[in-house]
Amino acid sequence: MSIQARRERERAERERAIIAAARELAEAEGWDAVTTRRLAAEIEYSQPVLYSHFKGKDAIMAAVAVEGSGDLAVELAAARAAATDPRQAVAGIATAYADFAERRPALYDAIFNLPVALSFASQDTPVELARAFAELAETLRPFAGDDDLETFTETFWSGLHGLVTLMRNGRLRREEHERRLAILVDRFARLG
Amino acid sequence: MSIQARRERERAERERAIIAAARELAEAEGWDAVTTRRLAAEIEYSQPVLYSHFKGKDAIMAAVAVEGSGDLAVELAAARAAATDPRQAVAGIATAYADFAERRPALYDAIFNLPVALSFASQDTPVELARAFAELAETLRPFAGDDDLETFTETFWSGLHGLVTLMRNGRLRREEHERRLAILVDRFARLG
DNA sequence: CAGATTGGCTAGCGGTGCTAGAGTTCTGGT
DNA sequence: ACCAGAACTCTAGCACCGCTAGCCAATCTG
Repeated sequence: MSIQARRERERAERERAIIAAARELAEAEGWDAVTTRRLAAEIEYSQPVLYSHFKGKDAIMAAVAVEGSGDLAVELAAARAAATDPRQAVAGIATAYADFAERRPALYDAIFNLPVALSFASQDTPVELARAFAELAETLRPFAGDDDLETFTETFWSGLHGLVTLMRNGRLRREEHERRLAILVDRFARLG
Repeated sequence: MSIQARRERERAERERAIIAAARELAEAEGWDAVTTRRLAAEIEYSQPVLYSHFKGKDAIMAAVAVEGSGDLAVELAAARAAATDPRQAVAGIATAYADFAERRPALYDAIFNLPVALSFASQDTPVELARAFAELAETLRPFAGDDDLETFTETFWSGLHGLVTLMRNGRLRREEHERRLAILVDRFARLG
């Protein structure tokens, strides 16, 4: 039994190594630099080993995305906890969200942009993602008014997502970033 | 002279054919299906010919994006013209925008999502894009309040962009789409 | 008509994600 | 203790990608 246990342990260890390598490579050089060959070299195994852990490159990226959304959830929670009043909480969480996207573009891409099979708003949504979304929802609760909280949160979140993605692709004037964030917050964090 | 004129005409013709082929292929099967080999076969020339017209595949996609943004501008203008009052104009243009993204996902991607060297908000922005943005800005003008109109428009536009991209990537519940649009419009098209 | 220029072609380079099949190591029953 | 079979990892290669060097034929120039 013990031998089998060790095997499984080593296997799990290797799987973690793959995800870590993919994440580090992506954060350092972008997803284009994450090829199965480089990944295999990084973990010091041959390419086909990757496919014994993941169905394909997409699955590896999805695993990184799940891990990354945990980080996002933590940062959003911290921002919410640090806030003193409801309106400022919205401003704070919006800033935290934008900062995360700016600071870890590759991770953000994996979570939200890449056409990766990450299911959202369904039963099998990773708990990390659900937590991140819940942080947003709780922060917005005082301002949802008559609107359904989940739908309201989705809309605000879309605003944030649009801001960070369009800016990163050079579609928005960078110097106006804070002002745009302020406008978005102002429009969503008001009563009535 | 006339011979040279014919040559240039034929060359321009071929360039148009390349763009048209790329667009059709992308709309029919997605950008992944648009390879230089298929494109060359479509126009019945060899691959290197593409590179005598465009610097690379990105440049072809950028050309398609410019063309597509002309279409978008037209549709947005029509929606604005059809509106009866300012608030309804915002709702109408938002719907038109979302419809465009839904109906022509590949075109929308080329314009806004793909990391293509399309410059925005700068001197050399294609006029088509500037027109599309101007339609949005004019529609929003009555509601900008104290905010700078351009910045305000960018923020609203980001909201739209976030809604359509997140939904298309399966990150939002499709059945709530209209409600989210309504919330966004409601939050931006109000006075005071 | 000879030579230079143009323009399109074939062929190929170095890369991608992924996989078939061989070879090695380990496991468990006799 | 042995050996058949299972489990695992590797090498090698497939089909494709964007892109380009270098050849060859047609055209233009003097």
